[in-house]
Amino acid sequence: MPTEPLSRGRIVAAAIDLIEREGADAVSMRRIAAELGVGVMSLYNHVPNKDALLNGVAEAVLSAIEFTDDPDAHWTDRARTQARAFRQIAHDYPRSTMLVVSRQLHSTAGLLPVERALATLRSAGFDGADAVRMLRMFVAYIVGSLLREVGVTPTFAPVHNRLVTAEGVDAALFPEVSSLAPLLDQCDHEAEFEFGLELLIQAISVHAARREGTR
Amino acid sequence: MPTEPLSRGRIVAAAIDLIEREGADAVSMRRIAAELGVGVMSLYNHVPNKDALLNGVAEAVLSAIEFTDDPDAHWTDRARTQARAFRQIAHDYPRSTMLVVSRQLHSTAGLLPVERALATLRSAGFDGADAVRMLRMFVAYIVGSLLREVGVTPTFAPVHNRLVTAEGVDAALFPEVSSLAPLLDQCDHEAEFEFGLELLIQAISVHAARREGTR
DNA sequence: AGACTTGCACGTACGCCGTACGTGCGTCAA
DNA sequence: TTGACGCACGTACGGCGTACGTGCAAGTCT
Repeated sequence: MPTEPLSRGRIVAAAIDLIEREGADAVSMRRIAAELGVGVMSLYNHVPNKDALLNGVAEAVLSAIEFTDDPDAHWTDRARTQARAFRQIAHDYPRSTMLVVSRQLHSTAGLLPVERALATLRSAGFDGADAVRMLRMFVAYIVGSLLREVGVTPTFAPVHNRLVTAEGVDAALFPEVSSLAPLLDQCDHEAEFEFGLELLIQAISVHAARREGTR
Repeated sequence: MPTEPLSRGRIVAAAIDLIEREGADAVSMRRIAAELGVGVMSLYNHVPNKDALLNGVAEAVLSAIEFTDDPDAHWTDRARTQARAFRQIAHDYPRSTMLVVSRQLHSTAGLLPVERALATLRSAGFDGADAVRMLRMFVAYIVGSLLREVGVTPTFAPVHNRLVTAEGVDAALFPEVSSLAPLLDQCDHEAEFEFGLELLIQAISVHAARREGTR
């Protein structure tokens, strides 16, 4: 059996697989090579170094997301669709999400979502400067939300291991936290995301309307 | 000269110093020990392992932030003050910021800002569930903003190394990106942060007002 | 005072890591 | 046929986190 020849694509795919199965910490050149049944140094014939490989992973994940966009829809719906497409990353590649958001990709894969978002915001009537501002705000919110969802950033579970409410200490120092503990340690990520998304869209709608009015 | 005895505090301080001087990648137990002029294994008499040490760094940075809070001020001002205090981290400890936001701290240092934020939101009239929602939205926005500011997440500089606008390729594929390039690769972090912050506060103000009205 | 415990600095060693470098084999061009 | 080239691979180096053992100083108990 002529085992399929090694290639950048196969290496990246193996890396993604490994990350999703065992987490980003499990990724090492040796481990990936073993996964593919090849020698470690063979990888370097297709990838210059580990960092470039991880960029490849980020690009591949980003490219796998379907950024459908209907230019005729109302801009609010386009914004919702694009934001949700991005959030899809957290669902489909949860353990790779951190990698995707923390590497700036100057490639086509990285620029395409930016292009789409800017086009949408321009269609909403924002001038260039405002479109960029809005984009940055959305991105900040989305990135922050994804990191919470994949567990990088806290959901705010105030140590649900006993004694937090049992001991009086905590309740005295942190009355709000301890009384809201049940709400804090459960989190419907989709609902939270949608809630903030709607709030943002509504907020910039009125921003747009006021701008329109004073013109 | 009786060199000051080793302690958890001195180790954490040395780690923070090292991170801010040379970046998070430069941090190793060996490096920190060298910085302190002690043997590597001596560190383990005061810190169980590297992970715990990094948690200590996150806690220390968080504790260094002054979360002043005037309970009598209008809740919108309190929210602004608290958000800005958090952003201060990106100014004072830029290279440690990622560490702070990516580790959930169940200690006093970690819970205090949460407690303050919840108290503020409750004072704005939100019930528990809404306060938690609002908190999560703010945190997502703030975390996303800080990561952009410290360069973890992209500002969206579309490769200002030549050819992006010189070659026709890019301009054809990404008309918005290339035409807005000058705006995309400069970013006044403070202005951007304040812009989004005001938008959020305004948005949840109307949210609160509507809730009040329908009661 | 002497014996004993305890705390802490430190050296050595093991198994990981990324990757520089050299070697050998298969294929294709001249 | 011969040469060059692409690519898989082994070896080796320096750095990492940390388990483990050793030795010394200070404190405690009899």
